[in-house]
Amino acid sequence: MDYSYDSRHFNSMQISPDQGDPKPHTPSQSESVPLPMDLPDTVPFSVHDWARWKSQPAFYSSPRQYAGYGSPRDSDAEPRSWNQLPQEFMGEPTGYPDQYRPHLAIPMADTSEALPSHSECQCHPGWPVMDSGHEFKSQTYDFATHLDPIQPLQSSPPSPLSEISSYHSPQSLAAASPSMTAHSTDRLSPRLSTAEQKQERSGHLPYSALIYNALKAAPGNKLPLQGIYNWFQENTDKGADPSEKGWQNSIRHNLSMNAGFEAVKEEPKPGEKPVNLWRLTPEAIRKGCIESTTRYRKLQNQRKAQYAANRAPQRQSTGKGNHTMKVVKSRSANSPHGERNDAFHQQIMTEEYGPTSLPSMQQYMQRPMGTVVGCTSMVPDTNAVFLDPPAPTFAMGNGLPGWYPTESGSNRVQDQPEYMIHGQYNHER
DNA sequence: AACGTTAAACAAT
DNA sequence: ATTGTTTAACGTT
Repeated sequence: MDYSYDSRHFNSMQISPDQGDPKPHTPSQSESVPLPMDLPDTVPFSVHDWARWKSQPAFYSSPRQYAGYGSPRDSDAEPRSWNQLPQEFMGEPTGYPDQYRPHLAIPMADTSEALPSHSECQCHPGWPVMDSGHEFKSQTYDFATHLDPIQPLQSSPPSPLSEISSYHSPQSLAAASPSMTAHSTDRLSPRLSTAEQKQERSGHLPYSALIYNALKAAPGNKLPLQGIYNWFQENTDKGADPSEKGWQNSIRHNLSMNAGFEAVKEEPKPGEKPVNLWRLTPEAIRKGCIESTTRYRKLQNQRKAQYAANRAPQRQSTGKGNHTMKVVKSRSANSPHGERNDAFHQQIMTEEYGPTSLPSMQQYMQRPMGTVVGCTSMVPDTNAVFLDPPAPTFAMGNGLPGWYPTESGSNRVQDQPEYMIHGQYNHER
């Protein structure tokens, strides 16, 4: 069984007679942007990749080289949540640059990234890993600036919104790169329903890995929250029930809690409403992996031993709601973020972030996990900050196994949990 | 014990 | 209402 998001998979999805895609794709002119012909056969990130990534480091590249998947069925007539984005985010329908035209930008951007360069993944020394095509210079980084030039649209598409919604679809890939269909060998059974395929492809990956996939495939490795939602709806079995909002909550939770993701504000035009995007940090891109979202508990446990005592509660119940009793459990002593009161971090806040209109604590807590690496200010036009932890106080990890590489790289564990290998993780209850 | 998920409180917009 | 942050709790491994 193979869960790969595979270009061949998408190609065969397109050509399979039982695919049941109700809206056959009609390649638009804009999709005829030439693609490099040497796309690896298997590029994206999958459950199986995770397993192999752990078990066969010698000849498997880290899951950073995923290009070639996005919305498997979004087509021209089916704009989804992208069209909820403000126009300034989507860009002028006929103008450019528009870094959010994924079908134009992604294949080239990520393909170039997929070219081997024989570097090593920091998470897994010795393992071949593809260098990021992105450069992070002078403490600033803007993935979009490293994308290949975006060509203006040659003619009006059926709908400008469809340009967005056809987000890097496999159809567009196939249309743009016919050679990719030459040796189509679907690694997913075509007998599976679309929902089943989604489930197989992503159902066993944790949220953080799925978000990583979504962002990794996105132009500039960034998406608005709605775009992430949309990706989940298109590529996972989550969100099948539109009335169910828990998965969205989980996504937001993961975005907030995982240091591999960071929020960035973009202001397309002066004076207009800024757009919040979620982006992979350079660290995450460079390593091609995402650390455990719940690793803050490590810090929590560490600090339990260090700081036994009395800190003021950071949040108390206001008395609203039905579960006011849930709160008060003296968690201040166990707070994973006690270090924010340290002088060192006070310094960071004042010197690096500086005064802003946003609450400084909220800004700082954007990366609450101690190690501030690859953070960028929420304030536009402000240089990003890259700090290394100066003291073991901020070291991540506790030496215990985990399937995510650790940020420091010193605690990496090559074991693959059974539930990741066999997809047995079951959180139903 | 660590992890991923889910629910929820809460704040900001 | 949406977005983002944080904590708590639960089930699984």
